[in-house]
Amino acid sequence: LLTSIPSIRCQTCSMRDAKTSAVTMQNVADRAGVSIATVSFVVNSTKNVSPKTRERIETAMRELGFRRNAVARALASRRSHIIALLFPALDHPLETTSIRFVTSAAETASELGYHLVLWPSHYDAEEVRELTGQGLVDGVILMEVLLDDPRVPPLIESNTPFGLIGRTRDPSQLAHVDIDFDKMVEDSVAYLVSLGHHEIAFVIGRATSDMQRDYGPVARTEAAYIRVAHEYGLDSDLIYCDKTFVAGREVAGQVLERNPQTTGILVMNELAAFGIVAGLNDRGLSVPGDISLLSLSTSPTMGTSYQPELSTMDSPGIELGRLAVEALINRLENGPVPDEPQLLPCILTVRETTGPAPTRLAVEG
Amino acid sequence: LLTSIPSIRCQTCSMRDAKTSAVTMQNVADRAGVSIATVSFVVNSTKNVSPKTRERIETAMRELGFRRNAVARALASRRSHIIALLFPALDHPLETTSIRFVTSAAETASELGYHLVLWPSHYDAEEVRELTGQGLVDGVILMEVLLDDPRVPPLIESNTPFGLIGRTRDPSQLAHVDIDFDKMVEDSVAYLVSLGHHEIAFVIGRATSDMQRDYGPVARTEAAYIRVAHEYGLDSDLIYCDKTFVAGREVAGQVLERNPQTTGILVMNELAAFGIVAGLNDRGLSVPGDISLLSLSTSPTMGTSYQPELSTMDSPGIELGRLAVEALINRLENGPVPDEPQLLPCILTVRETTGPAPTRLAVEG
DNA sequence: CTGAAAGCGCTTACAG
DNA sequence: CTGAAAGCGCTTACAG
Repeated sequence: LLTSIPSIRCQTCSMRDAKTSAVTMQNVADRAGVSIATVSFVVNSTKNVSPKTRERIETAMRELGFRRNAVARALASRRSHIIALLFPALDHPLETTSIRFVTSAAETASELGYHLVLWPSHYDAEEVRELTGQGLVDGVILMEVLLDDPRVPPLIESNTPFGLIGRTRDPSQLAHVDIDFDKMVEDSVAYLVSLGHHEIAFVIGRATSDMQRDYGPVARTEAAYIRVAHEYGLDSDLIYCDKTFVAGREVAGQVLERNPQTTGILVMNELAAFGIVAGLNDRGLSVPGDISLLSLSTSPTMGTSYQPELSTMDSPGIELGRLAVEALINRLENGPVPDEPQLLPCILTVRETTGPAPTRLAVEG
Repeated sequence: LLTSIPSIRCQTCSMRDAKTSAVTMQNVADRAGVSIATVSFVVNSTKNVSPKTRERIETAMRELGFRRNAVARALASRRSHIIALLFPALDHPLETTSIRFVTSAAETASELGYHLVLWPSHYDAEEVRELTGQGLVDGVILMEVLLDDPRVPPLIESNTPFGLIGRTRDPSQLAHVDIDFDKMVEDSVAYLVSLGHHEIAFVIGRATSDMQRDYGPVARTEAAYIRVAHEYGLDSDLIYCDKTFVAGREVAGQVLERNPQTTGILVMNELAAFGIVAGLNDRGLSVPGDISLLSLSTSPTMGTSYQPELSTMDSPGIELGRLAVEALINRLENGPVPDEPQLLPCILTVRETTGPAPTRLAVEG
C-alpha cells in the first residue's frame, strides 16, 4: 500500500500539463469505498459520519493529497469566500495610513478562510456593477469613502453585502468602521489646552482633486474643529496646505502671519507635518519650546521618520482593516452582527513636538 | 416589449435574497430564441455567429442585464482569471517601495481582465501548497524574494505558473523581474566618482530577522558594491544600520570614525537616509557641501519627504509590478514570452544631497 | 452557422 | 449514518 503512493504521484506528474490535474472528491470516494457525498460531509464537517468511515476517508485524502477545489465549491454552494477591497487607486493614492488597512484586511480575511481581492477602481458606479455582476465575490469593502460615494448605490441595488472603512454622509443604515474624528479633535484640543495653549492654528490637507473635497476624514475633521473651537472660544479658521513637506514648510509662515501669538498647531496632513516644524525653525521658532505641534490621524511609522519625532494621534489603521473584514464575514456567515464600537479613537502618543505653552503671556502680565 | 423590462426587474427584485439571483445564459438564450452555446460564442467571441443572431442575443443580454458568472466560467474553462500576489506580511513589513508593486500589480491585472488576490503568507512551503491546491488561482507572483526562497519549490512541484518580483540565487530558469542591482551600484559609484569623490562609505540596512539575511536586494547590493569598490580602488567595507531615522543619525558618527576623509555616502536603507544627513549635520558637516549622500533604490515619495531632498536612485516599483503581471498573464494565455529586459535600472535623480567633492585635498596639496 | 449534450468538481435536499 | 441524483452556470468538443 505504502509503495503505491509514490508511483501514483509519478504517473500523474508525467501527465501534468500547465496545472496539476488535481485529486478530486471522486478519487477520494473511490479509494475509501464511499460516496462522494460522504466525503463532502467529512471535508466540511456538515454531517455526522461514523468514526470508521471518517477514518477511511481521512486516510484516503491524506494518501492522495486531496484538497477541495475552491471554484467548484463556490459554484455549488454559491459562496466564493472571496471578498473584494475596492480601492480608488488613481483618484486617491494610498498614503502611509491607508496601506495598513490593506494588509490587515488581507490577513484577517486569510485567517477566517477568505480571500481578499484588491480591486482598483474609480469612484464610479458602473465599475462596481461590473464587479458585483460577475458573481465572483461574496462581499465588498470600500475604503477612502466619500460623503456621497457613488459606489454605494450600486452595492445596495445589487444586494451585495458590503462594509465601509470610512463613512458616507449618513452612514446609519450602513455597516461601517471609521475613526472617531469628533473625539480625535476633542481630545487633541483638550490636550493642547491642558498644556496651556490658547492660540491654536489648524492646518488641514488640501484636496488634490474634486473628488477629495467630499472625502470623509477631511470633511468630518473640519466640521469637528469648527465646533470644538467655538466651544473653547478658539479661532476656528482653517488653513489649507498641500500634502507635501515643502508646502508644510511654507504654510508655517502663513500660520504665524495669521496669528503671531500662536503656540499650538493641529495638523491633519501627515505629509506636511515635518515641513511645518522645519518652517517654524526657519523663522527662529523652536518646537515644542515656542510652538507645539500635534499631527492627527498619523501612523507611528510616519511620526518617527524624522526628528523631532511627531507627537501624534495614532490612526488605528490595522484595527480598522481587521474590524471591517470581521464584521463583513460575520454577516456573510449569518453570525451575530456585533454590537462593537464602530468608531475607533485615535490614541494620543506624545513624542517630541508637544509641550507646555511658553509663559510669554504670563511674563507680560 | 419595453414595458416588460421593468416588470421583470421588479419581480426578481422582490424575490432576491442576500445576493441577486442573477440572469443566466439560459435566460438570455431563451429570450433570444437560441441555444445556450450560441450565447456563449458571442459572449466570448469564440466562434462566428451570424449578424442577425448576434444582434438578437446582444439585445437580450442588454435587456436582461446579463453578466457572465465568473465562477461557473472558471469551473468550466479551468481558468479562474485570478492571480495571487504572495506577500510575506509578518516577516517583512511593506515599505514605501514595495507598496507600489502591489497597487500597480492590481491595476495591471484588472486592465487585463484578471483579479489579484493579496495572499499574506510566511516564507513557508506548506502555505503555498495550501494556496495552489485550492485550484483557485491561475498563477502566482512572489514578492520580497529570498535567495533560497522556500516558496519556490512547491510552486514548481505543483506546476503552477508563477513569476518573481525579485530573484532567487539562481533565477535563470524562473520568470522574474527585478532591479538591476549591479548596474545600480555601478552607476552610483560612477556618479560619485565623476563628482570627484574617492573616499566613499557604503551604509546598508541591517536584516531585522534571520529570513532577511537571505533577502535578495541586500545580498546583491552588498556583492555588487564589494566588486565595484575593488574596481575603483575604494574601501569596500560595509556599514550596517537599522532601518530607522534614529539609527541613521547614529551611524553617521561611525562613518566618520572609520574614515574622517569620507566625502561620499551610498545608502541602501531609505528609512535611515535622512537620519544620516541629520547625523552629519550634528557633527558640523553640511550635505552636500562637505559630504554627498545618494540613497539607493528609493521611492520619490520617500526622497522628497524631508529637506534637503534626497538624491536617489529611483526604484522602479510601478514598472516591476506591471511587468511581472504582464509576463505572467502572457504566459497564462500562451502569448509570446516577451524577450523584454527582466532587470530594470534605477534612474538617478539628483536632488539636494549630492554635489562636487569638497576641494579640501586640492588645497592641501 | 447553430445546437444537443457532456462535463467542470463540488454541495445539498431528499431518501432510506 | 450513507448514497443516488439533481444542480450550480458556464465551456467545449462533436455533429449536423
